[in-house]
Amino acid sequence: MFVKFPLRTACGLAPGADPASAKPQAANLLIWTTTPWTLTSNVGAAVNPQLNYLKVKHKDEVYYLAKGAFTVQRLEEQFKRKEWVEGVPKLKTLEQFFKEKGGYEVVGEVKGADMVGWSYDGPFDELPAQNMESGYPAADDKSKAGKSAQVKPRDAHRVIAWDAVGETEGTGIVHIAPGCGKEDFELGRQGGLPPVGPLDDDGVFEPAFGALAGKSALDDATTDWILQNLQEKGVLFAVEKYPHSYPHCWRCKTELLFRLVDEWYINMSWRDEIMRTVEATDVTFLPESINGKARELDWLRNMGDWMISKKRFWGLALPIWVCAKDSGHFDVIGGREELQKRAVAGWDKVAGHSPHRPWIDEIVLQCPKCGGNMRRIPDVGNPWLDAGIVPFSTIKYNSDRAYWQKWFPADFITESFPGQFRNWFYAILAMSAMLAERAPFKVLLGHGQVRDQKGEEMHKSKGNAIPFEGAVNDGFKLFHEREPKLKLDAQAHRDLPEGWLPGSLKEETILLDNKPKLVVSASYPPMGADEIRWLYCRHNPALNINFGPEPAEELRSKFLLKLWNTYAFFCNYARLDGFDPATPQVPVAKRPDIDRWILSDLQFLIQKARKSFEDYNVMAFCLATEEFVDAKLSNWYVRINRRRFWKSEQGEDKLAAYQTLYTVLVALTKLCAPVIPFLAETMFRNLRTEQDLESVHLTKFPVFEDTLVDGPLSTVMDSVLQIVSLGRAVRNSSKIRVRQPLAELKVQPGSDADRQAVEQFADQICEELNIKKVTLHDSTQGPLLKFEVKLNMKNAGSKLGSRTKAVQTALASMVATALAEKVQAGQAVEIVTTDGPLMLEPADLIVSPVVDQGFAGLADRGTQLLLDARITPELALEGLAREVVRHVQNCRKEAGLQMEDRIVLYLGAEGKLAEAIQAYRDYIAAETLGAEWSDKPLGQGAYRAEVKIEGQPLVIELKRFE
RNA sequence: GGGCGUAUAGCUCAGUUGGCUAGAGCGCAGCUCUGAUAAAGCUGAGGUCCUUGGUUCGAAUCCAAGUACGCCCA
Repeated sequence: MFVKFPLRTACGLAPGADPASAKPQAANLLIWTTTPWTLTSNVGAAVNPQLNYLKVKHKDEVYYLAKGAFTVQRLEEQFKRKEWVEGVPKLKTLEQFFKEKGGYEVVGEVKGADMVGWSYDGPFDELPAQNMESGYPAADDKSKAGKSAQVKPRDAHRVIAWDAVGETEGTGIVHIAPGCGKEDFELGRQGGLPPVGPLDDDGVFEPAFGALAGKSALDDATTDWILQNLQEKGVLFAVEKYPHSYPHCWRCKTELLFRLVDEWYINMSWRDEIMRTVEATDVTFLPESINGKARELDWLRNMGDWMISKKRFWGLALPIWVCAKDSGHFDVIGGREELQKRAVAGWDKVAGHSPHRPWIDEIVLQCPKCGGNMRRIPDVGNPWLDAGIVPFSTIKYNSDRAYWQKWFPADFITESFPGQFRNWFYAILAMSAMLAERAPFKVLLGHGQVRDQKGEEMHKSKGNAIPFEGAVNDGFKLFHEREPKLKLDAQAHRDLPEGWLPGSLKEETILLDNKPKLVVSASYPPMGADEIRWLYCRHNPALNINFGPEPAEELRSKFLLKLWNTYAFFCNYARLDGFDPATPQVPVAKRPDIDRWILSDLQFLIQKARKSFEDYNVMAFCLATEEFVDAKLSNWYVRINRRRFWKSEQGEDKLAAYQTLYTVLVALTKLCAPVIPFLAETMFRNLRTEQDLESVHLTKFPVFEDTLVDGPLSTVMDSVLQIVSLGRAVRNSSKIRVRQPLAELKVQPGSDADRQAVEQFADQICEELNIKKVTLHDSTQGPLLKFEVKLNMKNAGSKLGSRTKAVQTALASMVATALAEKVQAGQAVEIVTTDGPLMLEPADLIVSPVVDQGFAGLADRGTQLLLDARITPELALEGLAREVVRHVQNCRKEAGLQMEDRIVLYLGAEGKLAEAIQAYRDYIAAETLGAEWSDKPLGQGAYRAEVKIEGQPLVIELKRFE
């Protein structure tokens, strides 16, 4: 709405004219507002001193408004972009209003700066509130004395300067109500405008507002009344619908109203003392990367006094009693006993209750200064008061100082950091600086926040929030707004995390903010406390964490299940073999290299774990442990050693394997216990001997044992892993399945460790790659592989264009080996073509080994591999035998046999297959636990299957050997 | 406007005191294994380590400026 503020003198109408003789009511400021109720409390009008203002003559009056505002198309962009409220017409220009009302004439122009100081008649000057000294509510409170201008609001009405006033919104003259807005209040303070606060606790006009008293500011009828009233007074210029944003309660969504209220503060002029406690050398803020100490110091340096009151009912009742006779008399009560002693009435109302509202408000004290009755202020305390006193309230500061001394300061505290540098961290530091003159902690770890798995904030109404109880125990439900055009399934896969329970996916209508909403929803199983702990711990605390079913599933498969499966593998065989952890240890020196290797790497993990935990860097521990369990223990040690556990004969080698794996597993339960206490405990209790402590949480954390470390062995094993990986790549390129044994792999080592690896771990390499032997290439006889170099058309094609042919010709004539070496070293090479020289980057070229028919080659850095992939008749037979074994194993499983069951086996085949079975009879029997061969079908009661191996039929019959 | 950060593969992120041709998971492509089996594994493609300048024998890493984003303050 647009409202006229009539100027009290004819300022500016005729410069130099005698104000007294000028015709009153002839000139107006034109102001604009979206909140009519605030006009009751208008005290000033702000202009931008830099802007030019027009004097627009309309009918018999003159209107002042900003030049730019006169013709500007307001909110044009938003209208074009369709960011608009339905039913609101396009906005008119101010000029249009004047035209429609009967035309206008621009009669002059004045600088904003020259308008400052003009006084005007406010729209509600008749209200009692506008006529009270120092504004409203009345300044009877001495604590307020001197803070507000000592004039009546209606006498203070004038134009003030404000740089923030613009001319794209409104009229370029802003109505200022210091009791109705934050900026207004500040401007009022600076400009000597007393505030008028019109609303009570319920948003209803106070008694001093005449006919408005008792009306709610949020009621449309109130707005109508105001419009009507202004119309009658002749100051309403125009009304329009105007789309704008307005603050709402984040929780209940109702509109918010600005109110001017008194609050209680703690004087913080002693901030330096708090800063000193933060700067102390034994106070650490983690993680280092967010520089919490600097952030906290920045806050302390710039903070104002501490506002501790809150206009609520529930909460810490502030122990401040104020005298009814003189509000300058107040007391802060130090404790329950003092309160009881001072109470002259109402103590009996508190008896049997906590010291909270409403009971404590009954207590009346006597003012020691004037004898008047003192009552508690209605405010409750800021919650950070409670939270800040924790280092004292929870450890008996008041009742047992020696006990408190023992526990204070805390070694470690942690809390999410966004916001906390000025909340909890600040509150505990302030309290503790005052009471103990030091920080209440030695280490503070601030961490990011939990987001959903896409990184978006969790909101119940958005459907992506996961409640703690749901994640840990009960399971939970997620939903997303339904898009009916999409198929249910397609939308779910797009909008909901994978992993929902079968059958739980559905379309349903739920109530959100009491409105029905169509959503797609699904239920998820719980993750469990340990999994959540590990997820959080493995994450960089400086960053927000993306949390949800998919990251949880990922962790399960990459770590938790691997750890559990390794443990289960051990338990299965240890039980069958009757392994006793108390059996005397095979000396480590007498154990195979692979055992000494895993024990050595375990020491490195223990070292890392101790360092990480000491540094509060739990993430480093978790990542190192995942790497150890996955890459070293599960995927290499167990994998490569399975046969040692399977084999039937007992002996030192088997015992060594059990003891080694047992040692590693027990150590792991202890290492992981702080992060996954339940899983670790379950494993430990099953692994422990009678002599061991009952719980993993009672045991000592593992100690790094220097004597078990073998650094060179670890280096060599890294090479073994690398060679096996390359070997798999070279087998892959030969397109021959791993089950088919091959004759030989030649290795040209790229380092001493490579050479050592081949010599020391040939068996493991052969076993992993299913080859008969692995040999070292003698490099004195020249390189193992020859190479060819071709253009990488994907990269070089567009670059070279028409020169491509010439370059190809030039390449063909160059010495491939020399070229390959350079490219493999990552250097650019010069190519001389018939058109002249040019440089090619390594990415422009493809280097590939040239090998004879039946061979496969591969080069990586300095290491070269050549695989003899020719399948001899003997190898072919062995390959067939392995196929047979695989099918028999499948049958065992299908037949429901136990792992340790021995079988009677019949195999029916012809030709090559029969030959292979004959040749590898013992091998097949050993692999499949065959106790007895049968020459003819077993008949009834046996498990039977017919399969084909390389096109040849095979009949398998087997039954349990009794 | 000020303080503190962050920027690495399509996505989410590791990367130690500066050190070989920068890694993982997911996703994608192609496979393998079947005595950990309601599992597991491999190979491949995919990178201007935000930009520019500097220090250095050597920079994702240290310094400076800039750009973008985040939190906080005014």
